[in-house]
Amino acid sequence: MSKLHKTAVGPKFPDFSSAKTPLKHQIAPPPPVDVTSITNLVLKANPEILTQKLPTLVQWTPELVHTILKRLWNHGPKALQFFKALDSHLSYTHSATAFDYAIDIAARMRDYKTLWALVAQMRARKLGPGPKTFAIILERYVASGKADKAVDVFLSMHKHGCPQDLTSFNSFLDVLCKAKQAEIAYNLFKVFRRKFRVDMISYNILANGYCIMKRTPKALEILKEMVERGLEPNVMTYNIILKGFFRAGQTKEAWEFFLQMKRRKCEIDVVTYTTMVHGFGVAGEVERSRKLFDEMVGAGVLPSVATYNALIQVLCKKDNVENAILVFDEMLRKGYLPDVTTYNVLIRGLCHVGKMDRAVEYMDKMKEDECEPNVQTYNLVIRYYCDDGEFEKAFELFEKMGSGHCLPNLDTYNILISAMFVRKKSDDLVVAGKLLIEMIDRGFLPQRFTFNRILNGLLLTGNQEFAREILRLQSRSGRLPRHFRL
DNA sequence: ATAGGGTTAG
Repeated sequence: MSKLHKTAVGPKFPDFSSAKTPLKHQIAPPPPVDVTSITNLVLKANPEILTQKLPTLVQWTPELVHTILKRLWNHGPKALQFFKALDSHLSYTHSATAFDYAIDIAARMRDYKTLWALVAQMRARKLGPGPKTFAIILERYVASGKADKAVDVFLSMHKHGCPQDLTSFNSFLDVLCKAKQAEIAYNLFKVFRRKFRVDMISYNILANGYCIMKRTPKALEILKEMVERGLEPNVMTYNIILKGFFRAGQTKEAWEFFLQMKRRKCEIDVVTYTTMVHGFGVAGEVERSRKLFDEMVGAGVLPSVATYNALIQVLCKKDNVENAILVFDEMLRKGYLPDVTTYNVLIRGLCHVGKMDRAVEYMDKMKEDECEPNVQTYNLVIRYYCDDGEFEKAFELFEKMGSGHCLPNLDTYNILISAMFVRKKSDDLVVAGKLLIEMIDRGFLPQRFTFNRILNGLLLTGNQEFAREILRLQSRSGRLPRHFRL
């Protein structure tokens, strides 16, 4: 996410009302752009005001629009309002990328009507839809459990002006595999392997798909099939299988496979080592993990930030946070730049042993390192505060998110709502209900389970009136229990 | 904008 003038406080847009020369003769200086204040304006203002005010607010550029859309990622309805408000103005036309963002947001809200309307607009303006657009649409359909619909969409892409090719085919296979639909992917693969002239990448994607489902034997079959068809496996193929063994809990097989890779003089790279360090570590073999880490440098393979992250996580989980911090310091000394994952791993480790204050210290330290805490950072600290019964502190962080550059996501709401059940207090359940309403407002669709438990809680604590309101929301959202009648 | 490693829900 780009970092445009973060320091500005409050809107500071040039005021032309008292300008001596008429506006049209004046060369306007580029106004200072403050993403946070624009975002907050969008969050607060209603759609009509937005349509009036927004277009002339600043000099809009595609990059700025993308930045704002990303900021509003976790407030889908507002993001789309923003998109439409700008679109209604003649002096600005959205880029293809902005359309892709908007389509992604609509899809995430399962607003398929808006999604396809945007696709049609895109086409009318000759901006697409392109392969990227379809990658997004396919991923969202698969993610919401509509793999069959996704297959239909893929097969009809060309009718929207976007012909399928090997790349789009492979990326669809990958989407299916990552969503644990390797079987569907493989069936599709069998039908179209000749048409698209599948390659090594296709095979790697499928092997990985079966590994994700912990079906290493099937992944090995894919590997065999690949060789039979005259395609040579590469390091990525081997790394996929190696990771697969760890995923399936087959550490013995993983070790054997690693030795075999060495014996066959296959090029062993930093990913191989990171997989090994992580795999053995989380399996509880910390010594082996450390040894592999030390071994790699001797083997001429330099650790990456990801390798350090793996080791740090292992030490946090299976050893001692203090040792993890030693490695963190070492990594700094060697000139590595920790990333969000590094911090999140370490902060989680500290939270886990109850050192909340130090965790928060690291959270502040990230900001100094130009490594802004992300939703995951907030969510994990909020979760641990809740576990400790420190609800006030949890909500303090939650408020901070809402007011700034990191809006709460679905997980944040689920964490807080769950926490509102532990004290069995009537007030807490009302808070849970309010959180539920807010999350729906922001375009998230709570699970049936969430509705039901809040409803039950409210009824048990005598909040019948509020319960009725929640029930209305539930019926409108299509999340009523099966066979339920109002 | 096609494939592999590191965060996550017990």
